[in-house]
Amino acid sequence: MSTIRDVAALANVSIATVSRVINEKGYVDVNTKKKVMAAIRELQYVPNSVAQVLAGKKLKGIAVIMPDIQNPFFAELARAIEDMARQRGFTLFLCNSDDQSEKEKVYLDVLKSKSIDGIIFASNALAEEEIYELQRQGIPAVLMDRAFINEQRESSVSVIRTQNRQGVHQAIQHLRSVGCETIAHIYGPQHLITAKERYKSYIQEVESFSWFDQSLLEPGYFQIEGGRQAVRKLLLRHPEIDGIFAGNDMMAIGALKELRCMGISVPEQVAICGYDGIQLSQITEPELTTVVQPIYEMGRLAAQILIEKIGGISDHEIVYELEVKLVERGSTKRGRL
Amino acid sequence: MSTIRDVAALANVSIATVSRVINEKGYVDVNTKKKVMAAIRELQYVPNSVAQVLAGKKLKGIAVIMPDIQNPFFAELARAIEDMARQRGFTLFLCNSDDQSEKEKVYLDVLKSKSIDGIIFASNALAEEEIYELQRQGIPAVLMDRAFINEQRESSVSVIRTQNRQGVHQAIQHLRSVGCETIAHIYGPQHLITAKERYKSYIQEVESFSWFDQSLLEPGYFQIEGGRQAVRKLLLRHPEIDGIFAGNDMMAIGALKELRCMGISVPEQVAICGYDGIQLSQITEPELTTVVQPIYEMGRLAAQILIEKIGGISDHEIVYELEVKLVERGSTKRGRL
DNA sequence: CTGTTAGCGCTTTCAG
DNA sequence: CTGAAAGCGCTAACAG
Repeated sequence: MSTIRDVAALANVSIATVSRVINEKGYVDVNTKKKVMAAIRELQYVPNSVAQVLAGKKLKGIAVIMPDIQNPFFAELARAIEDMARQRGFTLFLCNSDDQSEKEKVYLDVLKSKSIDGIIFASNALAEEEIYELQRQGIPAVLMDRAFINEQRESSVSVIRTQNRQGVHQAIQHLRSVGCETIAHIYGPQHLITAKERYKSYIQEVESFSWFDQSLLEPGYFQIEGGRQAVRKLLLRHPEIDGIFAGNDMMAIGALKELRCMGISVPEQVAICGYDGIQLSQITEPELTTVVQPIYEMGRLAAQILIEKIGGISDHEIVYELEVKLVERGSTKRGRL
Repeated sequence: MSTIRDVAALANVSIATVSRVINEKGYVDVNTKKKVMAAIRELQYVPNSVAQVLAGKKLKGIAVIMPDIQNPFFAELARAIEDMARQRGFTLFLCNSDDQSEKEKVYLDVLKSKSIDGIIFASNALAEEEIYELQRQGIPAVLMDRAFINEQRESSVSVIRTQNRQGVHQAIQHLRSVGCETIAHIYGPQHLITAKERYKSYIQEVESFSWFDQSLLEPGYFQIEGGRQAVRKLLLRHPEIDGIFAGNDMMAIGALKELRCMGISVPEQVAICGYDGIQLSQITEPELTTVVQPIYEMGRLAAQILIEKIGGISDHEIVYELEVKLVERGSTKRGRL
């Protein structure tokens, strides 16, 4: 690996001049510039990013902290973030936290020590306080699916979320429109704002109905297996259930699978509606009706906002709320009333 | 952020001493060590990794270049690599190349300039020459699913692969044992060694049968959609097909889906066997019989070997060939002959 | 327009 | 056992 000094020597100029042409900063004579460029090419010189960072430049690296890359939702998110990052010349550091704050803290220290320029939190374990601490240290962050930010703060943490309230509304309306009279809800971990919002919205939507009862709620941990177990418990308690609204697609897929194993037909006996719109929702049998979130778009946007903040372009806290859309598929396809 | 100088000042020692206690190198008096530790704690000092690297230490960062993190196979692989990396104090850089050598080259330059310590190639676009070039520059690499290495070379590129030959053998034997008499093969992109090996092995397994014909082969691009289209074409040409061996699970899932849409029952009319053992293979209906590869194990092993090389522990090229195992599930479950 | 020089924060001899 | 000092490769004033 050749250094800036080698280039300078070969081009017969000082290292400062070489630095100038590399960074396109300050005036450089056209001819000396040519000489330098030629030397750079000849030596196949690539600036050492580590040295550049130490000397004050940005690393051009962002990190995303997420629960688990194996979850299709996060895989798509990661892909979107990575695409946008690369497009802007940034590198992506991947961190799987399993939603454990301990792991997140370790990551944070590592990331800071490596001069990461910004972080996207798609995981919810970390306390808000820690995120503000980051801001204080000059490391911008973007949060996915967090609550609205405390308005007293003046730091700039942007949030990207989707319209959970509306999504749930559509889901429940849809299930009712296909004739469901007793709709249960399989919910996700309540420390996740998305799970909680969907949970609350579900209750708001159905509490006025005579059939509603708290026992129509069952946790499914946002996992396939959790969905399976939840369905079994629900039907044991309420054989009359004819509609299920799951807080995410993974649980809906588990529910679907379990119903099949129990010999209950979907959608004829029980209709199912999921939430997220992951690709998997299209390969089940029947295909899954679900509230589709613009996952890729969320990732792109997160990366874009973060990079703009790093570049100092944007500096105000914004909450972006993206739209969701119900997509009807086989799991609820039965004659409307 | 406090620096080593702040710590030194607070502890009333020189920065060299602080450096010694941080790195646990050289002799330091027990008491001065305590003082330094106290200062470090008080200042919440964390060494700046960038400066450490510039001064000669390793970054403790590895990268994995893969086609697409959204592919469940690679998601699991990435997760395994990340887990092992974190365990050893390494950070993971994620690179999605879409199997395009152009993107890979760009990544390589970036990674080099950032002093990455090692790279895992789970993508196949890059020419072998480029990988040896890396070795020459002192950057160790581990390859996943590549062919055996050219033996004339003396560089140390380890390879991790699985027993494709045996896996295909088991798959075909199994399909035959459940009564399949005309077995088609949906294959993956032939520039991928795994796809090619499975393709060849399939032919070896069946070419002696009277029913065999080249037209029982159809590409599916390792994708769900490809699998769907392949099935349609195959059955148009050969309505007598009663068994399908897909080169990976994604294509098998697509095939399964398409057969359902065509009203053909699985496994009664057509039995299907996939390859990989991704988690998805368990949520289809019926569940997918597949040749299971130890994906997580492959990832762990890759990371482990790479990290050992970086640490200078291992220095010889090895080809690790992991075992595969056929797992029988619903998609082939019908009375044995 | 170009060169000199002082760091960035840390590791590592080399003397004490 | 500990400190002084020389870089690692590059950027950014500051002089010319």
